[in-house]
Amino acid sequence: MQAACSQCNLHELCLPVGMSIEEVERLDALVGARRKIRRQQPLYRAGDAFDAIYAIKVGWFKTDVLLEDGREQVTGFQMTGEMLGLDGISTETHSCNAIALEDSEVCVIPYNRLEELSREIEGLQHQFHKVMSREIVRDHGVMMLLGSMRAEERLAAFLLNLSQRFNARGFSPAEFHLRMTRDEIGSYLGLKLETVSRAFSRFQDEGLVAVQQKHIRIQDLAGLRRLIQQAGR
Amino acid sequence: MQAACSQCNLHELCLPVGMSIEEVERLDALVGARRKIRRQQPLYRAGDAFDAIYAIKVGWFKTDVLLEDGREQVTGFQMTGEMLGLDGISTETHSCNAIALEDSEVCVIPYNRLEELSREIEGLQHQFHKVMSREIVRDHGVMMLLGSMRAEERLAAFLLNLSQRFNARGFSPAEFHLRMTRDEIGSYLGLKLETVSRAFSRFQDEGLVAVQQKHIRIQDLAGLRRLIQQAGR
DNA sequence: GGCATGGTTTGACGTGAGTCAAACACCAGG
DNA sequence: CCTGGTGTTTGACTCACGTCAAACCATGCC
Repeated sequence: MQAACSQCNLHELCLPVGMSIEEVERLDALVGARRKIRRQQPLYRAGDAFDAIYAIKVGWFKTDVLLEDGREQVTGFQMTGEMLGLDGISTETHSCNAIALEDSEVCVIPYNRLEELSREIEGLQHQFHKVMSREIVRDHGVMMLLGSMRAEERLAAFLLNLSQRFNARGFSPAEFHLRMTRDEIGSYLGLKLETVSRAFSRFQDEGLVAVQQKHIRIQDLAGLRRLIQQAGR
Repeated sequence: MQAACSQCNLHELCLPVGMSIEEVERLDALVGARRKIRRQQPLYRAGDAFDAIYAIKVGWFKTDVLLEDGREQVTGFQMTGEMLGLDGISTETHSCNAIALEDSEVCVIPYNRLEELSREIEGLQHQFHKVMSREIVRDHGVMMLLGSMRAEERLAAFLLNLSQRFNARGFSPAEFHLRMTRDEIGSYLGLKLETVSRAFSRFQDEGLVAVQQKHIRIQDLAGLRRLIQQAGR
């Protein structure tokens, strides 16, 4: 199963942003194969040797870090068009686990060949740097969440973030399915699953969001936004 | 005041890692000038146009993100040999503030020229990618801190991290001066300054650390490490 | 169709960290 | 040497979120 960026409808989000047609065709040659990952299976694990980064073609992943005593911290949820594996560049070993939240498919981008090609194609180099920088900025946002916001603010920010990402992919920004459990959301937001559940119930009561298990319908986007602006602890 | 990587004793930490002497000399030409920043002054602010990244030659910085309502989240403390400004690449606008914690000096690395040169020098490209990736991995560690650890564990991890970074620069890993206030530490760790202060006092009582204002002497490194391994909330 | 199973919701209660407030320590400047 | 300002410590009290436990609800398998 051969990947082909030039045929892929994720142009606008993925690595080929800003590249010419000819350049994207050179990228095709580089992006070796696609790989299918079944739900709950790892794409890579902390400690694995690093040799490629991955672009999500279909599906959802979570990345997490485990402490020796078993505590898990989910560091991100990744969807179509987003990149995985950047953590491995620094030490040539992956530092987190990437687990599929549903049956998924990724494009495998051998890292040394990516470096090679991005020395030749300015647009590729630039876009790759942007992707890494975007990840850093995203992480700072999560720190803000974890360090300075209260439980309901965190959940509101989380929902707004998902909404915006669905929207960018042409899906409804107001209605979507969560692929992760309350526990995983809690881990990401630094909360217990019960607190996440209670916050959902509260949003429901206040008419901000209609929640039915994993199905979410945002009813008052502005209300959610307002929730975040207010002073916290 | 001209920078010169080839004369600089930060070889081992900074961008020139892994480059040949000739290559480092080419880097000299690129790294324009040094810039002095006085204590409490910004190197850049959120919203500033991005056109360069910075390597810290001497001094200390903090980076922070501000919410509209005035809440501050410190996203990092940077010391000699570390890089600032990577957040700006993604949108060509800085997304956080970088403030000097003491009178400091940075090397200014014009970004477009860095991209240019790193297309020519493989070692520079690779090292630059590593620096960005390392930042991502660091951020994941902070998320772990903020999301899954208790107050004392956070402070212990913070001290151990400083210790290790001082050590890497040839300073004592056991005795050092903090450049930041309790409030700034608290913001970074997602705690209030009072909580930070109490945790310091507790460490002192338990003989883990001798604290005298900003002067820190770590007396029981293993004890601090042990503190982190234990199950949290 | 019934019955595990894994995930979710809700309630009652406990606690770690936040809040508020006062006292204290360390400079820097006059 | 005193004085004002900024940062730190400590105590008493509060509260948001965690913990524990029970009930509930979808889903898939026998």
